[in-house]
Amino acid sequence: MRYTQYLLPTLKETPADAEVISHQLMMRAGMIRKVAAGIYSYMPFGLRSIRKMEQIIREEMDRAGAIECLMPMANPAELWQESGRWEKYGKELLRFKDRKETDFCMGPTHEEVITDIVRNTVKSYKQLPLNLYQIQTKFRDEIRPRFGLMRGREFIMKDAYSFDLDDEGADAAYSKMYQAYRNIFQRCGLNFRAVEADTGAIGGSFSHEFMVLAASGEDAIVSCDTCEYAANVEKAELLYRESKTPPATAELQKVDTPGQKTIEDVAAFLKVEPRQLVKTLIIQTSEDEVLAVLLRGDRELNEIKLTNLLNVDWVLMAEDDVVKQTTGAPTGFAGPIGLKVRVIADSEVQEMADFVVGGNAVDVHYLGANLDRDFAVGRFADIRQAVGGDSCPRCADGKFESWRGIEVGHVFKLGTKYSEAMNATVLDDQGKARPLVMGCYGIGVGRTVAAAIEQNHDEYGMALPMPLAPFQVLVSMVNPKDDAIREASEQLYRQLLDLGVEVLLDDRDERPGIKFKDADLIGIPLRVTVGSRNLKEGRVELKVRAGGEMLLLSVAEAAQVVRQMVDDALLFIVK
RNA sequence: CGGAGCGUAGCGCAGCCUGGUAGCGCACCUGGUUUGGGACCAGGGUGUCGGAGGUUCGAAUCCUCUCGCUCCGACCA
Repeated sequence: MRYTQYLLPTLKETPADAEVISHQLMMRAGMIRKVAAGIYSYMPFGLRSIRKMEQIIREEMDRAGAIECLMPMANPAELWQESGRWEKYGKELLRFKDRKETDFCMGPTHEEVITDIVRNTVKSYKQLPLNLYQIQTKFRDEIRPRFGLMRGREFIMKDAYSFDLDDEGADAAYSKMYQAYRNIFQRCGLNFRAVEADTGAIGGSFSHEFMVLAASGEDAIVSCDTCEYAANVEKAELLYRESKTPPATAELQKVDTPGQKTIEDVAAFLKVEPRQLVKTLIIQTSEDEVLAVLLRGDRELNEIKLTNLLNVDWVLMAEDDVVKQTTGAPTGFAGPIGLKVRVIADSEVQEMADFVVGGNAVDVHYLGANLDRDFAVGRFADIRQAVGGDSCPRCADGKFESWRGIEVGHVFKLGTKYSEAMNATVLDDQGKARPLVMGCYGIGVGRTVAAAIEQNHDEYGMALPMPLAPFQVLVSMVNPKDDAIREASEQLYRQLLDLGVEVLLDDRDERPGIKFKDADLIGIPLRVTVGSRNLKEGRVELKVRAGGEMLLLSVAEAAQVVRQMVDDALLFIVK
């Protein structure tokens, strides 16, 4: 491709509304343009990366035995009413009517449509296992789209659905997908973790999220430094240590703590560490219960763990007036001593003695509080948020490391939720109808490309890994008005095309500075510079965008060397 | 949806408080010089000042309503 015949509108300045690096760089490098909130056009240069991502997905899905199909964006309400999600999905589901006033929605995911297809076409266990996938544009009317392609309303997603006769089959399908996902993200050259995830509202049996590690990630994850265990902090289990409470050595002592409400305030005021405090959170549940939750002062409550423990729909921090009613004091002074409500403590609290707690009265705390002697705890459980440094629950001496992650993929064992709701059954070898056991598997295509940029950039621009880069090599003719330069560049360009290398020839009549700045910005992995400085000796300069290595090559050998380097870069990542 | 903020040229912004000719930088077009890290000279045009209503002799500026967008919280690929 010749630059002068291409559309690659680079921006010198960062658009004001782009917050994260990938969004900024994709805008500046002319990969995407915004059409409306969370809705983008893929410009030619960006689309090339998207297509490469799709192709990698396609190859690995096919290799794992999945079959590609394509379902419609417009879904009839009928199917969604059948699964019950027409009512449940909420405003994220973009609904509309056709000219006959029939209800439709834009598909945010396709369990309904695929289940409908399968129930109508698959009748026998002999047709199983089956795994169908598509790469398609989804629409979710997100409350708050942001970060460019990272969280759009309209976005390209690969979604796959597996159908099996029984749980064992479904588990096998799941692990195939798990492995396919590992291959996909590995081939993209991404640094990622597959983490155990909460199954949330869908309620399936298990689930993994694939997280690309990046500082801008919206999810917090932990991974063991010794074994394979990794999990979203929402889910991360903590080692339950059966431990004896140490003996009390201090007297319970009431102290004035005027105006000291937060853990930090109280700790500083009393000249103790936050870990010597026990904080008391007053919690309300969906079952209308009010209870107290105890955590070591420096720890955070994991609301999902608590929700699961209590087997309720939701929990939340109590409103100020409920706190006042329960403890007799305004928020900030709650403590377990003398409380009338149920008390649940994080297991870690069991190991504490002589700690500080709130006094259930304005400006009052207790020093030297102790379990049993001063108050009773109904139950100890793992209810706190995992953090870096915590012990791994799966191996003897591993410790957690903490990361920020971007969720690029999710594999989910669905079970029979949809097949039962929509009556999708097959006959087994006994001639008996059995509901299909399903799994679903998603990858955010644009989000993965964005995540790759988050992970591969520097102050000058992006440096996408070879497998995702829009072009493999940029040939930059420093001065197109110089005949020798032009001829050498054209020759090299043709040779590269003949060798099947994806090459962009910068044949613009621009000053070298502009060409080099643009080259760094758009970050094509290899750059060949043809300029008078080296051409005098019959040489061109080959520069690697990501590492910065540079070598001088003769004009004659350059194309072959580039071909080889491209192959190496693609192979290295496949391993 | 709750809170905060922004809409002025393709992009980045000033002007608004205190009403009176719509501006700056970049980009763009023409000509010339220049050609290894975002050049220089000369010339050029670019706008429903987000929209609607109101106040006023006069509104980008003041008032009301509206639409759009961005950021912070609960959802998710």
